[in-house]
Amino acid sequence: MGAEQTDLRALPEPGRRERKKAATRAALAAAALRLCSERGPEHVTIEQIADVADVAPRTFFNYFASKEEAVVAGDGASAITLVEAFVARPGDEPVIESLRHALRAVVSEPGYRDRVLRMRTLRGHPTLVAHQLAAFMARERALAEAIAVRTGSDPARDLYPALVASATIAGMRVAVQHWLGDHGTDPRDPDLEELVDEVMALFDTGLRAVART
Amino acid sequence: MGAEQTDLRALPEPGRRERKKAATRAALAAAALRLCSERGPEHVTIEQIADVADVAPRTFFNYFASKEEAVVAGDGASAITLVEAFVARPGDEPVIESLRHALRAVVSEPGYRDRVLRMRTLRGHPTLVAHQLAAFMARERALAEAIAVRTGSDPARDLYPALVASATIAGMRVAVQHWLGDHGTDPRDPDLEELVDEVMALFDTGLRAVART
DNA sequence: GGCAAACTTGCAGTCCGTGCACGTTCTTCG
DNA sequence: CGAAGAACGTGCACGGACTGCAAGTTTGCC
Repeated sequence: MGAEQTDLRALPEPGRRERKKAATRAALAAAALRLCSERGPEHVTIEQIADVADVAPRTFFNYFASKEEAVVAGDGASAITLVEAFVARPGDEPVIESLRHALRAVVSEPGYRDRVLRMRTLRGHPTLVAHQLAAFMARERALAEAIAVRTGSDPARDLYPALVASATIAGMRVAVQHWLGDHGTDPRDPDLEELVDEVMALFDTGLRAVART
Repeated sequence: MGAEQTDLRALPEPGRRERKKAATRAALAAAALRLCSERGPEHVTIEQIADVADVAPRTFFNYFASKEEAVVAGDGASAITLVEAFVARPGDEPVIESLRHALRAVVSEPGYRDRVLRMRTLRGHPTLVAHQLAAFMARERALAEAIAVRTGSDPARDLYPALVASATIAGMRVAVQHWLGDHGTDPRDPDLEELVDEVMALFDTGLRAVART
């Protein structure tokens, strides 16, 4: 259950053209993330990003609609991984448990921690945070539908699938922010996987009980 | 100057200058929302918005950093209302119950439903959705801290406050989207207040149990 | 080899967003 | 009451973002 890629039917032909496109896209995303995290998004131009990726400035817009979109491209991939990891879990497993495993799969992806640490610099840039949220939101619907299929719910009258999907993604954000020390350094120094477990345990048993330290 | 927060209601003594500023800000926000919902955000220019609000185009940027920010100004105000309504609840009330009341206060605000219905047209515009999320996120931290104060938790080691804050806002989004019929029309035809209650009840008792139709 | 589709690139144009300067309006305090 | 001074509105100018169009180039497939 490694890092399956975006393409749903990538079986027959990777093809040279598709490979080059993916490489260009990755190069642009990497360049955008690196430059923006180094010198701040407002001091990075499309021309510089395209230059690092070794393409023409005009080509950038063949892949991304804006600088922000390129920076958060990695989060979009993680969101896809989340949904795929969920549907790959056994169908008789409790939903929350499947989601816990799916979240662990995401945060355990190679390069995930590096990306999050890079993004750390970019907190406080509302525009980037906004697009980051949007990258996950784009797959929230897909996750909700997968959950509805699993539980046999009717999304038209049951709030459960959409709510669990949104809550899971929100929980992931909370775990990552805690891991980054957004509210001060946790003396327990937990790892991301443990934090994900904590979050899902709280959702599982309900938010009524206040966990006292 | 984007750091300045929305304050559409002035408490003590506004003064003429403050009143005019608030009026201009409201006019710009209203114009932006109306024009964008009518003809689509991509076909609306800053100049047109400023024209409707009867100010110079340059003045627009004294109030909002971008078109999107103006459109979602109302959501920013709602986010402020949410936090204020929470802290106004009695301190011995269970957190989830206080949040339920706070959410009801938000969705019951005059003009809230009108705004949501206008926003309905703007789903599918990722940029706007992103800024909408950002508008709420901007106050998520404040809500988490208010919750931490209420429960006496230490945010450095306890995930509860941040998690409940994020989940509440996510739940509000789910309730609104369901109310708008994003997943098909609910034959129960519940009102927004009922949906908010449903969401918070699910959070309260835990997401383990699957509510069968 | 040759054709068609897809991709890259340059060009031109519109709009966004900001720093700066100047005139006007409001507030404050003597 | 009236002037100093801050705050606001506005025009100007400039760099950057983004798009449509029309090439030129590469790739996939006979």
